[in-house]
Amino acid sequence: MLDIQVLRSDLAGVAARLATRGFVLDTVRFGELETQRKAIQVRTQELQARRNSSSKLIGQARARGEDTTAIMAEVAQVGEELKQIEVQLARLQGALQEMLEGLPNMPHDSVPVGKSEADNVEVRRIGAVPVFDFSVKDHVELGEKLGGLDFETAAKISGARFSVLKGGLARMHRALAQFMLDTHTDSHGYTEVYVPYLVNADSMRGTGQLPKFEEDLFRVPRQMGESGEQNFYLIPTAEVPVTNMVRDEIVPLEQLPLKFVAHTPCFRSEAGSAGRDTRGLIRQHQFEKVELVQMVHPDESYAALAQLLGHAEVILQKLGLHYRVVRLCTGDIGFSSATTYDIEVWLPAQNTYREISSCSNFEAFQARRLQARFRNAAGKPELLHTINGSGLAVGRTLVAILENCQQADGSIAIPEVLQSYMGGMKVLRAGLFGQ
RNA sequence: GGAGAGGUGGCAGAGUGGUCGAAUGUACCUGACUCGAAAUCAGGCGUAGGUAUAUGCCUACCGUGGGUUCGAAUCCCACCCUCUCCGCCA
Repeated sequence: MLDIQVLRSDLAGVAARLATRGFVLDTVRFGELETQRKAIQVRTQELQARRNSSSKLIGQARARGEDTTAIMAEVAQVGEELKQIEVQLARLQGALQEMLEGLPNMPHDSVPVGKSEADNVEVRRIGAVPVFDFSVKDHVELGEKLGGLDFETAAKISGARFSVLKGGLARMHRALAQFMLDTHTDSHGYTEVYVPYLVNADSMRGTGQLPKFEEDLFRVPRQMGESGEQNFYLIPTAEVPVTNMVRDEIVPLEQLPLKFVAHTPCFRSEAGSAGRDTRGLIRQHQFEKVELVQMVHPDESYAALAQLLGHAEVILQKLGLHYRVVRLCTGDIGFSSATTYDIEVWLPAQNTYREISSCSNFEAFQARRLQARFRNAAGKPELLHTINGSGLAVGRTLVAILENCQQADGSIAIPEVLQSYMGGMKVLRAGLFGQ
């Protein structure tokens, strides 16, 4: 959520910056709502002040044993008007809030201006495109031939966009998550957390998934009390529960930065992506991800983002996978983000780079919704900056290993750093399951 | 699932219809004392918003949402959460 003070003081400036990301801010409507709000709020507060002082007078007069019918009649009238005007005020503030919650974050000044993915800027390439002296297979063919990847059974159990992993592949999937967690906790200073996968609407609102992106989520209805219904939502990323740990908190300055890593499943409805990436593990309703989340001092957030990006890159480097880092342009960054770097891993069968991590600085955008603050040097509460990134998406990393580490006979050379997590196994072959 | 207790400022903890935005303690800040510190003493110290610049004035906030009332932290209703005991359970 943007700071309404900034909209009030520099509406044109905000509109101009949002325009770079293709968002049209309705400045006329905002201006109208603000003018009305101002008038109604001033009137409301006047009436409230009158009611308060008159009520005090009644109390004092009663204490002296005087008659209060005249003044009570007058206050009753004030009360009548208040009742009506308060409804108006609530409606106006609701409309403003709704408008505010619908505004995306302002891109940082350094973000390249562009319309779409095509305008993203490549920052660096690490490693080299692997060369094969045989024709490469894609991960689906490799996985199925190994006997470890089964989409038909998954479709029977659940439907499209689910998968069943078996044997060595299932184990490698688990090994990857363990390896990532260990690296981030042992070498990068993150605290591992285990968090709920079902969260309430407040948490989804806090990180920006609600109210705008409800169709992307799986909602789990839940009966509360006699008649009330309150929803749970399946998390689309660990960012949601982990970032919400600091909702409504004031973190002591000396505890910053907070650095958390969580391995969780992620659930996405993929509404609107029908037909995209239907083959294989790339786009699933349920997938695993190791997520890095930091809550930092505003002065430190861009340095912290650079570090976090590096932490994610280390995983690919240790696995020996070729990748590139891309800076998303204004037209491609996510709703809540001020700056985003994507890490894209090389997939030989697709002959292209595919996103495997997305690292963003949200500045105070999430913190403002969350009321996530720290006590600054002056002792005053101040909004934190939140940053996060995948470190990495486990399923897509598995895809990358299958395709990049494949051998002519269809076996997979297991990256050295994973071997200890797989009982010393060096090669994944058909028929070796149960190991 | 059953029974009970409770949710108030950073923390602890008073407060059952009017001068309560809230006692008191503690933490924190400033000053005095001191070579310095501790102790002691004095003062200050919530958040958000409005107005617009006035060391000003005003509003809202005592788990959440409704209600009663001229007036609600306080009374009524619903819900949420925490704790204790019993039952069930991985």
